[in-house]
Order: sequence, then C-alpha cells, then structure tokens
Amino acid sequence: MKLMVIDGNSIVNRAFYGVHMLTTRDGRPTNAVFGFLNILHKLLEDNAPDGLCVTFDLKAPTFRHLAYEGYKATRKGMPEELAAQMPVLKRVLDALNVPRYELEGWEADDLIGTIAGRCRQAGWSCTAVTGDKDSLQLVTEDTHVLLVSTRMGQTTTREVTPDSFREEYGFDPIHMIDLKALMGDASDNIPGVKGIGEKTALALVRQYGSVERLYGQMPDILMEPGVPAKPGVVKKLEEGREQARMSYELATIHCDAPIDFTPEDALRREPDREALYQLFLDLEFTKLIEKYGLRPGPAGGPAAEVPVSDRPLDVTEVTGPAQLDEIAGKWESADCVAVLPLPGLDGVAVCLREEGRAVLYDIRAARYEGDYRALLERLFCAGVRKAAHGVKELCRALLDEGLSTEGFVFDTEIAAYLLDPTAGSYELRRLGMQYFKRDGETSVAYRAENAFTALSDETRARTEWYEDAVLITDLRGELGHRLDELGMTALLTDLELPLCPVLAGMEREGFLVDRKALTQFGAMLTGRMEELERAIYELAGHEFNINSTQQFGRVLFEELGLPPVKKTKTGYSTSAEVLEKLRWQHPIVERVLEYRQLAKLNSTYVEGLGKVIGPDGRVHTTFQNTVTATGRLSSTEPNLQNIPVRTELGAEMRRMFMAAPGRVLVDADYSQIELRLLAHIAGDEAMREAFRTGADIHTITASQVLGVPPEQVTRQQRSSAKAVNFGIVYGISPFSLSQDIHVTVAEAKEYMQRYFDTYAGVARYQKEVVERAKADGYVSTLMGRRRWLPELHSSNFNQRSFGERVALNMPIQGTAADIIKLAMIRVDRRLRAEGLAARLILQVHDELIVECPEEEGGRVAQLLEEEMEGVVSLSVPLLAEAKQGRSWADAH
DNA sequence: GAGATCACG
DNA sequence: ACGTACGTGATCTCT
Repeated sequence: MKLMVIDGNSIVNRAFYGVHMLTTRDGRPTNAVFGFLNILHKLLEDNAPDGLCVTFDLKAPTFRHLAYEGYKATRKGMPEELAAQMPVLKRVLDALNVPRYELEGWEADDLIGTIAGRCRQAGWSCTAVTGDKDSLQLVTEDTHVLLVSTRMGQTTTREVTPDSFREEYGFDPIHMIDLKALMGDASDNIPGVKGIGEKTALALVRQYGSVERLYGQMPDILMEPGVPAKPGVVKKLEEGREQARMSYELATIHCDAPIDFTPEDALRREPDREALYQLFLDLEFTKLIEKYGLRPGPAGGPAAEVPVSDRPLDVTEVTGPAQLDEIAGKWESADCVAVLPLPGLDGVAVCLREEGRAVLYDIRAARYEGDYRALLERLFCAGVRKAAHGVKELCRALLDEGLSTEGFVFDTEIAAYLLDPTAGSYELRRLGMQYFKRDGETSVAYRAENAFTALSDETRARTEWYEDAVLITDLRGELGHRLDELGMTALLTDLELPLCPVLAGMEREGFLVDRKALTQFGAMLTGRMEELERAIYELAGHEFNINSTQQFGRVLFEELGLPPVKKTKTGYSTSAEVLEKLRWQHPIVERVLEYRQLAKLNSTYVEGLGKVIGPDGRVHTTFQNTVTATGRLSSTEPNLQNIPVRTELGAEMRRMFMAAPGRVLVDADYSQIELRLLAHIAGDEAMREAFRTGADIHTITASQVLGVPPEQVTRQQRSSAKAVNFGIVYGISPFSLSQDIHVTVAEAKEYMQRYFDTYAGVARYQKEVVERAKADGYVSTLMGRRRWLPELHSSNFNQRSFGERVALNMPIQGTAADIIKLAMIRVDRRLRAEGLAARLILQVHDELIVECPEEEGGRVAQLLEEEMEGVVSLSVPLLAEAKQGRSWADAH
C-alpha cells in the first residue's frame, strides 16, 4: 500500500506563484487554490496512491525555533492574496474528503516525517510531495520524496530515491542534516557555520559523512584528499562549532509529533460532491465543475439551493396568426424583449418580463400555420426593442433572410465583453453562472413537476431553450446596470450595437479572390520551393523536414557547427531573427529563409485561402467583436487582417484580392493614428505641433531628438526614430529598443532619455497613466472602454511590468479602435443615405476598404476621407488617405 | 494541445 | 537578478 503525503504550504506556494492571477468577479483571488487542484489532479493521475493526506504549517514560530535564542522571526509572511486563499483551500480539501494535519508548534516537515514513520511501522510505503529540499533527509527505501517545481504554469516532478539522492549528492540522504548544519539555509533561518558555503560543505560531508565525525577528526582534515585546501576552513569550523551544533538541531526533522494518525485514516474516499460543487460555483471554477462532472442532476444530488429564475414558466406557443396583433402589441410595448433564435431562424424564443414574471413566446416555423415570414417581420423591426446574445451573428441571419436588423438595444455577449474584455469567453451559460450562479440545468421546478416522468430529449432541449431566453432577459438587467455604473452604456448603444449590422453586412459581401491567379501563384511558389529543397538537402548532406525547427536546428548547430544565437524552451531558436544573423556563415541559411517565406505564403495564404473561397468566388471572413483586450476587431476563417504586404513577393498576394467586374476598390487608411492619439492624450505640445506641420513625423522626431535640421536627417536616423515612436506606444524597454535598432543598450537608453526630454509631456503622461491604473485598477480609452489590470498588483516582477506596458498601450490602441469603429458606422450610414451602391467590405485596424461601381470611386474616396477624419475632433489633425484601384495591391 | 514561427496593424 | 514591445490568427511539428 502506498500513501502520498503533501506538504500543503509548499505546494500551495508553488501554485500561487506559478499560476497567473485569477480572481472571481468580485475580486477574490483564486489562483493558488486552482493551481493546487491542478497539481493534485496530476499527482493522483501519475501516482495512484492508496492513501492521501495533506499537512500544513500554522503561522506561529515552531518550537524547534523557539528552543534557541538566536532565532529571529525573519521569515517573510505570505502575501495577503495567498493568505486569503488558505482557508478556502482547506474547505476544498475537506469537501474532497482528504484528511489534513496541522499542529500548533510543529512544521509541516515534522508532520510529514511523523506520518512517514507511522507508514513504515504499518508496512506502507510513503511518498512525500513538496517543493522544498528540506525533506530530502527523510528519504529511505520506503519513503521517497517527490520534488515539485512549476515553470511557466507547467508542473514537473522528480522522484528522489536513496539511489538517485546518492547519485546527485554523493552521500546518504540522512546527511542532508549535516550539510545544512554546515552551509545553513537562509530561507529556514538556519545559520550554518559562518564562512562555509555550499561547495565546501558538500565536500566535507562527502568526505566525513557527518558533522560529528568531522569535528572528531579536527584539526587534521586538511590532510585528507578531496577537501578544498583552504587554510581558513579549519579555523572557521572551529569558531563555528557551536553554530554547527545548533544548526544541526534546527535542520533535523522531528518525527515524533503528537498526532493521531494511522495510514488507514488516509485511505482515499469519494468527495462530497455537493459541497465541492457549491465551493467551485462560488470560486467560479466552471471548467473544474465540468471536469469532475459536478453538475447537480439525477445523479448529482439535490440542487435545491441552486438559484434559478422564477418558475413555472408562462409559455405561449405561437401556432397561428390568430392573436398575432395582441402578441406583437405586447412586444412593442415592452421595454425590451429577449430573442433567442434557432439556427437558420427556424424558430425564435421571445421572452419579456411582465410584473416580474417571465413570459415566453415559443415561435417555430414548423408549427406555425400562417405566414411565418410576416410573423418574423413583426418581431424584427425598429418598433420592437430587442436584446440578444450575439447581435452581429443574428444580424447575419436576418440579412440572409432579407429581414430588418433594426431595433437591437442590448447584447448580453458584448455587454459582458465590455465589462471584462480579457475574460476570454462569453458563452451564455457561463454568464449565468458568473452573474447569477445559475448553472443552466433544467429548472428545479420543472423537474419537480415532472418528477415521475423521464424528460425526453426534446422536452429537455426545449426547456433549456426557454431558460436561456429568460437568462438573456435577466442578464440584460444585471449587465445593463453594471455598464451604467461604469459609464459604459453609450459605448454599447452608440458604438458596438450599431456596428453589428455593419459588420454582418461586410461579412456577407465578402471579398472577391482571383482564384486562377492564386493557383498560378501557388504553382510558382511550389516550383521554387522544390528547387530550394534540393539545394538545402545538398548543403545539409541529407534530407530532413525543413519545416521542423527541431530537425533544422540539429542540422544547423550540430552537424554544420554554426554558433547558436538564442535558445528556446525546447532547444535552439531558428527564428528569422536568428537566421538573419547567421546569413553569412553558411549558404544553407538564406535558402531556408527563402524557403520559409515561400512555405508560409503557400500554406497559409494560397492553400488556406483557396479552401475558403465560396461558390460566389468570394471569401467571407468572420469579424469577432468580443475577442481582443483593447477593443479591436479580429478576423477569422480566413483572417483577412494579416494578408502580406511588407515584402515584395508577399504583396503579390494582394493582387489576388479584386473588385468585381465593373467595380473598383477604394482603400482608405489613417496616417499615424496611434502616434497622433499619443500626442493628443498625453497633451504633449511639441508632438502636437509636429503633427500640425504636416511633415513626416519620424523625420521630425529624429530632427528634434538628435538636434539636427530636418533636411539633414539620414535614413538611418529616421528609421531609428520610427522604431522609437512605435516602441513608445508599446512601453518599450531600452533592451528591446537596442535589439530592434541594433545598437548597445546604453545607446538605446541614451536615445530614449533624449526622446523623453524632447517630448516631456509624453514622459509625464506615461508616468501618470501607470499611477492612475494602479490606483483605479483599470485603464480606459477616450470613449470609456476599459481594461482591468490586476497584474499591476502582482508580486511577480514580470507580470507587473507587463501590466505597466499594457497600461501604456491600451488607451492608445483602444482609442484608435473606438475611432475606426465609429467611422465605419458613419461611412456605412452615409453610403446608404447618398444612395450609393458602394459597400464596406473590410477593416484592417486603421484601414477601411469599400467596393463600388467604377463611377462611384471618386465620390466614395472623398466620402471615406471626410468621415474618417471627422469622426472626432482632437488637438491634432486626424488624417486619412484614400486611393482606388482594381485590386487591393493597386488601391493601397 | 502546446510551442515555434510568421503574417498583419 | 530578473527578462525584455502592444494586439491578433493560421499552420506546422511533436508529444
């Protein structure tokens, strides 16, 4: 039989520092509990012990320490965020039915040692799990130690046995105590012998085994081989005799703690699923609830305490036009109705609140005897104020059916996104959990009513459909209220919602792709790739998979012997940046660089794009409006926001994106929008003035920073200034700048200093924005879009620095996103108002593309520039430039 | 599924 | 002493 005993404090500490900050909606930290459970899960999976228990330290100094006068309480207290999670973790362990042991005055190590001893007596083997090396002295044939370390959120374990210990240290595990007695342990307040470090201590223990023997043979030890012949060692040892004795005592784990324990007590038991479910619900561990199958249900025990919407539901099946006027009247007079369509608009659940009660209308094409389309028209019109979950998707369906997209006043998905744009997922059921602790299971009341009849799949699906519609109704209230409190309602109603039909229209329009030219381009690429492939194999001396960075790394750095420039987690880096530095060392390098470029173009763009061209010859991207942390859109399947342009060959791709016959593309982009916004937001008069002159901003920057006349600025100087201008927006460090413009860190630092001297307003703003973010807990854009920044209070330097850079960047990037979104709404509105056939078809962050009949081209270009430039009035001019052409390459 | 790489703003 | 620019998505390899 095997017992696993976990050092609770040690593991929870690793979990806390290894898992990024995680909190519940109301701000309670949960990352340590979450991380602990993940580690626990992995341990149980990998080791399958028969018994399991956890030990904890209590905070008070232990008697081991108190027994000695020299002890000072220098041990750092745990951070508040972790301390707050300890009682929660203990409750979770209790719910898991895992026994835990803690005893005033005894360290977790002592308890582990005691437990291990009892196991030995009972004939059990024991594995102690910890992150501290202190416990290694416990290692014997029946007691192993599993050392846990967490790197980048990944947990790795290493089992220490007597053999592996001896191999590593060169002495028996029990002499770990002697080692510590000599070298000490700062983290554990063990002084050790002054002047004896790790090296000397190791050599001494290897030679003499124990401190006792060592002192027994003093002062002759220098005669022995293998001991560092430092003359001071003997002297230090003699002076430190008392320290060594005391440290030995401190380092010794006491295996006689008075606890009531036998291994049978720790035999694994079933968790209390109900208690665990309640805890996980409160901690918002949705994933874990799913993973452990804790949803209350027929098998999951009573769910009476799970709050659900009021029941029973008042459902009206709309089966014919008889009461249509009356029903539509109710929709029109309602403040807002929630709509939840079935795929293809084959049905819609409509929900509204009447005197606090949820009233539902079940509309389905298959059951409706009458003009179904006329019914939909009564619902989808400007006169009915509607809430939905995912208005943009719904607009797509409505446009496909030729129905109106007017009348949407709320979107629960977008609202949740605006409240926390980094949440990652806004699935309806998840929001129910998060905001109401409502888990989306068919209601208790409904199940109670049907207690003696099994629910058919159809009934269950229908009930859930209704419940989701109710949930949208309720979320609209709750989320709407929260948006109001944060002053973000206008962002939803005047920006995101009106944008939905625009985006849906753009997706529907699509972008024409010249399939024939694409195929030819692909053939050219593959032809050239084959040539390169042959040359590469020739140069390597054998064939290998060029796409495998691992295989190529071996060829380059092991077989051909080139010097590795950079490492990755898994081996050598072979990124373009690295290859660029090695370009002149071997002819294979530039061939692989070229091969990579072609392979990327071919697989991602030629083949990838080819797969998604529709029967109409056009690609229809999906714009996601609830994905980015800054408020930008994203584009998928295909991603039309990363079509090549920077290299000549790549830019060829843009020739494939065409206007239809008789039409042209008009492409307009903002000039330097982010830098202009920086000048405006930071209130930097020098930078504002630079933009007002209308000259090239990077040249002016170089001129001002370096103190040379603009006409004498070299290309090199302009290029550096450009890199700094970009870098500033991202919160760059001198190191990264030095990498980017290939100068020393000191020079980069000097450059940045001069930059901040020149643009003192920018420097002041950057300082202020971080300070404010720390105080407020968030940053925001000109239009009130927010991003929460818990990272700023992280105790981890890297996370905190990241938070600071985000604080610098998000207001700029996010405001640019707000502005172009507003421009899209206005452009779309005006194109329609002026009766033009022109339509927006693409947005690429600072660029809009319209397709229109040739004869509209001039007017559209003018209109685009006007609307884009006039969207907001800033202290610097906003400049947009439009150009037209047959293909995207020509129009850009 | 994670990591490396590379395409864009 | 640390680790090193913001925001995305697609493809490929490898475990």
